[in-house]
Amino acid sequence: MGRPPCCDNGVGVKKGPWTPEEDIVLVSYIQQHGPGNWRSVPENTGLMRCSKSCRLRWTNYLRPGIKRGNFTPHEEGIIIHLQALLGNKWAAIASYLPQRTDNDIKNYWNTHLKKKVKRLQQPAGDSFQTAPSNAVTSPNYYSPTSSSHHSLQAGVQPISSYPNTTCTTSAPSNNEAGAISNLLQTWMRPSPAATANCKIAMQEFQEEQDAAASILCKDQIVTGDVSKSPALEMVVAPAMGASTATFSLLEDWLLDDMPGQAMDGLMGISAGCCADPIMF
DNA sequence: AACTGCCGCAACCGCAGAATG
DNA sequence: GCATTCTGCGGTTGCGGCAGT
Repeated sequence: MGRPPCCDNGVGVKKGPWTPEEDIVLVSYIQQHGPGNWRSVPENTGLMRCSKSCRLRWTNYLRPGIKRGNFTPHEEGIIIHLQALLGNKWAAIASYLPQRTDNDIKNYWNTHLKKKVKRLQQPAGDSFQTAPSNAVTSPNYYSPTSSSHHSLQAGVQPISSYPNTTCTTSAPSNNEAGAISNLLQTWMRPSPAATANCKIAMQEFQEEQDAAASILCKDQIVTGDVSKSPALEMVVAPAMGASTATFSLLEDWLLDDMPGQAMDGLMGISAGCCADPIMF
């Protein structure tokens, strides 16, 4: 299981903050080859960074569509709700927040929200409906380790996996930033090939949907594992008629200031629409 | 102005699952 | 089935900036 750290044996592997020059090299390479195959990135670019560092830099900082800076109260609410529901599953939480990375959310939670929630919980005790101390044992409360959150994932369309049309990378705030931004915009412009791929994906999805409709994509709905089918992943939320109600209720719940009310609705639905029992 | 402590964020580390041969 | 490699995730660390003294 696992493997030794990729950077341990690397002699001369650079660590620490990335320079704008390195960013440009990395973005240029990804622009040409696309993200992935990270092992080959330092080899082919000459970057004195380990593959992991390259991937992290891309996913947490350079990737198009990443929004930086202040979290809105709206986003805060979503994070608080989802953290209470999912626990420290930052990647899962990030999938519901457009333009935010899991690292960003994790940092924001650790530095701001955790204290905030604590503070709000202590005086009044019920300002936020966070997980009670007996959440794990309570049969009526979601357990992060149970499979129920997967149905949530299936119902709500993860957004962060999609290329976005905005690039708000703030730093490096100099000429290099502009160069990086230009590179990214060029990369994001849909090419004919990308359009064709999209069409194929949509067609693929249609076929999958037809097949899946009969069995209601049982496994994928329950487990939320739509990632193996990019086409399905693209449009899974609107496609899942059975979970449409769940989706809207989840939206209500996530965006509502009164989470408890919509949660009641969710509990009701959970028993009816999903193939497997939900353990709220 | 100099020092100190705190805070926020980017990056690193180690583990684990998935993929591949 | 096993070993190896790749990728993703969550926890933690280290550094720079800022506020307070």
